Amino acid sequence: MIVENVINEINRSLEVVLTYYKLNRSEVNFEITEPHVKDFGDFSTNICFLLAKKLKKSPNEIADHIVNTILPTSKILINKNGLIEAVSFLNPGFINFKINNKVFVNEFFKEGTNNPKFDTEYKNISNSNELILIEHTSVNPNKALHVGHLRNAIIGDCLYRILRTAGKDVRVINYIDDSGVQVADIIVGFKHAGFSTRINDQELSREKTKFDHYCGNEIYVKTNELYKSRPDLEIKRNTILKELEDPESETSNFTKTIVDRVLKDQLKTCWNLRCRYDLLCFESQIVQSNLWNDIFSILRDKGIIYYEKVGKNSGCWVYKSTKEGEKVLVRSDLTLTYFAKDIPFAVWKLGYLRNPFVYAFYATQWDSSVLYRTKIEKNGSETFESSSDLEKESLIDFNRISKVITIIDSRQERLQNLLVEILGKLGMDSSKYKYLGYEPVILSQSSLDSLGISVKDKNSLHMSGRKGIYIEADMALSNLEERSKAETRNRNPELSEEEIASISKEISISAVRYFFIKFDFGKMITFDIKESLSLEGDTASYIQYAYARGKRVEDKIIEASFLKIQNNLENKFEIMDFSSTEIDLIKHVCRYDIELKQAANNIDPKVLSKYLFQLATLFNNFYEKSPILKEKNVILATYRALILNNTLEILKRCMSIIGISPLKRM
RNA sequence: GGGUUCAUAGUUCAGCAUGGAUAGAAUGACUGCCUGCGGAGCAGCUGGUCGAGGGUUCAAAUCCCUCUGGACCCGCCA
Repeated sequence: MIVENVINEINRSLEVVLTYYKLNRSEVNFEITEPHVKDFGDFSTNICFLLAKKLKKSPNEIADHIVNTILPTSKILINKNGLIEAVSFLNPGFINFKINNKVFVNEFFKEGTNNPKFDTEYKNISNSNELILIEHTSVNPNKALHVGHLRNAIIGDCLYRILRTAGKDVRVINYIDDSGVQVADIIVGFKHAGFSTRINDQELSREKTKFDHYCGNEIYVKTNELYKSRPDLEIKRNTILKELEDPESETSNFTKTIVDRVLKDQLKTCWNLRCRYDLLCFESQIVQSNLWNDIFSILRDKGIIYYEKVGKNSGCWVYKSTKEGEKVLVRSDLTLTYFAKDIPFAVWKLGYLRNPFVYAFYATQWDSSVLYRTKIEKNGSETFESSSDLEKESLIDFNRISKVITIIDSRQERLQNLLVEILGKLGMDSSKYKYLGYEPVILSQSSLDSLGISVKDKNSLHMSGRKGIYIEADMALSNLEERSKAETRNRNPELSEEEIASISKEISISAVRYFFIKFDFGKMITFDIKESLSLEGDTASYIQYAYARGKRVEDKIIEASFLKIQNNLENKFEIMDFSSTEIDLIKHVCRYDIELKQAANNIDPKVLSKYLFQLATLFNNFYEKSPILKEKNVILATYRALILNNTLEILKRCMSIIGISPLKRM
């Protein structure tokens, strides 16, 4: 809050300056930024460059005038108790503001990070009249998650945590495509290619694998290979797809049990990484809900789609986009394309038309929240099976939907563009629909080597579930866990194996989460099992280590009754001279709310991960240069202990938003 | 062919939305620092014509155009 106060103060002053020139903010939209050279000051403004044109003077002249004439005479900025200590200007015409560190630090100690004022804005979630829906993960339930899926799930989960912490009401949806070709492929494998379904979970765990891995590695990949030599299987697949349209068919029931087993295993992986969801949406139920029929008639009646009579799309219902060309929605055999099925789901998420679902209990998650699944409403209360089931609008209040965020591989951006176009033409506020596209995760040469795949003329390769080119999420995580176990054991020989295992688990989860959010969405990630999951440098471990060291000091302070913090400190702030290390750390701690807001506004977790890493760096600096237990000056030591407390608090908050475990030992 | 997107230090990346002063990290290499509040750390050193060219501007890594190179999309697949 303090940093924001300073910015507001500068803002006000500059607006007063503008009135001196008989101008206002809308005419001169100046900015207040932080100069990258520390000596210039804490904040600076470009106002003189903007005024130069209007006043026909050089920026330097104007800066001189503002700093030496307007500001001193109007007495608006610099006063003895204010947070701004000095204003100066520098070629080519920046005005720089320097914070009065003593006043600032004084404010910091008074306010602290535990003061509710620190994030008052973020408290009234339940009163919010806005609701944000995030869809993420959405992996086809025919295989285990690979590291590419992790990028999706972790971005989504971090966004959920960021928006929640920033005071937004958020629900998370996981879309389960249980009636598509990919699921049909493994059903073909089970029913017609002789693969066994009888392997039960005990047998699987004896083989150190899970049902989702079994389906992905054995059934999905091998069935796809069989299609080459056995075209009859492809015909069987089409039959299965048809049969899946009838929810009461034997095939549907069989598929349901398979999908459920895979899904439960996929969720184990997601939960293991501390992702959580509110609702599972099954595609089969969107289809059964007949939402498509409602939308189809609107699309047809409004002339948004048309029936093609000639040419390659003859016999199909087609949407024609001016920008993106034509897209078939209904095939000539009357089945829907993948794209068409996406429309009712998007429309449902935006809260238009009716809501055909009630929500049934599915599972209790790692954070003890309940995960629900969609269930078609038939005739009121008869659909309820248990007391845990929820009423229609109690999980998602569609009247409050303000934004729908879909996290999706950027290869699907074109279709998402089309979707947004159609939503607009249907008369919906398509600006509420945001798809967040991220570039895929690809495999490095050494990752490919470890899979025994060799590719000519390339040093990386896209993953493919169908071709068996991927690194499984569970594998990557357990690999990292083994490495951190060795490291933890080495550093803490006195700990029991259980403790080492639990610590290593937290370290590896944190490392994976941090790794997948620190890149820009627009950058491909080349995944390398060794280099990507490092434990040194710009990693979660670095941050955890900083926290653990700090926590250790804090514990020792308490154990030794070393200091009675907060006693006898009133009004002594002025006499202390804090080092630049300490002041830099305090200032950074005070930026927490600004950074959180920015991460929320930009819908970008990377903002927060950068902030957190820098915070840990400044803390490590402080740790080296400002000893507490060894400091002989008791007052100074007490202040440092306060800085420590506050920093640890913000570190912890920030870490929990990204999903990095604050460990006391590691 | 049409479109989207990326290109910044040896390597992996921030910074680009909203132009601003001397372009930042991490890693690698090299040098110091543990009987010290935990060395998964700290300090130092090395490393850049911001892919190329043009334009707009007082000012361009950032905005616009062209080109080069990579990735992706353009299906009655999902």
